[in-house]
Amino acid sequence: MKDMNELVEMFRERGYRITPQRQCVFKLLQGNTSHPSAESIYREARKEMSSLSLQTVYRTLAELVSLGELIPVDLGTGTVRFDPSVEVPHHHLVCRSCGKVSDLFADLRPPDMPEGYAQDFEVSSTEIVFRGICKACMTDGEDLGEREHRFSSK
Amino acid sequence: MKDMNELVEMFRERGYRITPQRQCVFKLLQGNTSHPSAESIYREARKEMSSLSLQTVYRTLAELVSLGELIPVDLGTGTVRFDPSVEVPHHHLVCRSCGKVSDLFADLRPPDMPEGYAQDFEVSSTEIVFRGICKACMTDGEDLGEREHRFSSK
DNA sequence: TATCACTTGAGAGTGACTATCATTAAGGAT
DNA sequence: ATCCTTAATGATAGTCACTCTCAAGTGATA
Repeated sequence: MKDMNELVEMFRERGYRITPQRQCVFKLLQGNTSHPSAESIYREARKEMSSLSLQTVYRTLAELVSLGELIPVDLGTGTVRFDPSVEVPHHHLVCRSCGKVSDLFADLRPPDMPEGYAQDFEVSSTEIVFRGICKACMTDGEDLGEREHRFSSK
Repeated sequence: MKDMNELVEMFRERGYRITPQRQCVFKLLQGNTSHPSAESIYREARKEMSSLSLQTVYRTLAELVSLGELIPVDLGTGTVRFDPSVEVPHHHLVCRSCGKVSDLFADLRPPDMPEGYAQDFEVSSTEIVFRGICKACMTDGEDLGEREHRFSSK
């Protein structure tokens, strides 16, 4: 994700207005590696700008996604999370217990699709998802974070 | 997923009762490779048993999941889908346009986690997800099926 | 500093589950 | 075959994560 000034510039170029709400959301995403959900960005943002609406957070995130500055990741944890690391390709670790998503920066070259399938499906991206238990949940038997919901397989 | 008789046997062993509703859901899942959602199982089941409730479908699916006879797959298409192919490990193709999920049966050995990460995360499964456009959506520009929702990355 | 289209926030709406509970019905006992 | 117990079901309401609509507010250009 671009830095603050570049984002502002980018928005201006497209005729989008620079509002305090947008800047507030931009700021919270800069260098954020926690894979926040819209809701968690909202909670943080309200500490500085109590009038901000959740709706505006969703809208701003969607704008950044459509500009390619944010990647939405939906890994079955119940909410879409947002990843500002768009520059470096990477993969994700998902904790089955608390739902936390972590990055795995490594050049795990994903396998190519076998020939037989390639004719019927045009691949645009390949993701490798590691599911398991994170360190925090291994040590505490107790879960603290947001949990994985519904039909989680374990 | 086990066959009809084995499922009935398995349920009886655990003291679960064999109801027409459960049998109806079992039958619709046998050999089903369409990765149905609870809703689509419900729609099919109602054709034979119009009194069946959606609630019972969800319950029966959850039972099968907890017995390991069904794998819930949540690939960000807006609904959890269910995969009765629990015996053969495989991966999934997800169409960004219509949301359809297809199986890819191939021994794509997923890469191991790099050493550095392995201490902080205990991996229980690794999935490879190929996202792109399915044949049907390539030919018709028009989409017919259920679409991918919300913050789909494209 | 006036204008106006873009933004915002409030409130209602939607879809996919999930909880609660009175009624119904498996299936072993009689 | 009928009774009885208790699990299972269906109806209804509730929750959560978004999504829509629209009147009111406000950047940015003139």
